[in-house]
Amino acid sequence: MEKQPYSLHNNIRLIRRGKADITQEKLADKVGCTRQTIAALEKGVYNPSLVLAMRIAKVLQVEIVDLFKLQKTN
Amino acid sequence: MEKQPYSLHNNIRLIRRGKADITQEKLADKVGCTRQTIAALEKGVYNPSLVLAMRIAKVLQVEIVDLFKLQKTN
DNA sequence: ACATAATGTAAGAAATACATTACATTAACA
DNA sequence: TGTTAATGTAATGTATTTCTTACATTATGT
Repeated sequence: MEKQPYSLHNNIRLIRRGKADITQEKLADKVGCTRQTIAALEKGVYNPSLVLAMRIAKVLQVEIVDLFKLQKTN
Repeated sequence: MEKQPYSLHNNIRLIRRGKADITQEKLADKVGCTRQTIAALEKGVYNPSLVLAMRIAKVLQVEIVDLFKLQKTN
């Protein structure tokens, strides 16, 4: 995988605080990862594994497509 | 992320050979990864990054949800 | 103002994705 | 049958994800 030409946007925070209304920690628990991982993802620090992304989508009850958007950067 | 309780199934090969009708190498080229990575994914060797999964789905013109399925193993 | 919950963030270790190189096996086809 | 294309697969290295631990900052509520 190339490093540059694709950036990933997500609205985890939006949905977590909106319809889900849970804390980072609670989300992390339900998903089975750490709070720091959730925080980093919300911040867009990295490109999660597919399984992690799917589990987050499931917990938040949204489609993965609605949670993450891929965009070309050039 | 835990190692055990979720396994990932995919039908990359099915779709690649079916409606897409391209080789592993061609798919890899279009996606921007190596042939070995495609081969490993088809074999289910690992859990791809979300971006890689999305790009494969895009090239194969399917929804990511139709390409990969998550299943609990216990 | 104080206590506690929620979040930000960073350093280092551990795990694992992905690339590279290389060679072997199988499929397709002249 | 021989040649090439397609695929299998392994070893090793690099990059990146994720966890762990830890502490700081900000929000919330009394």
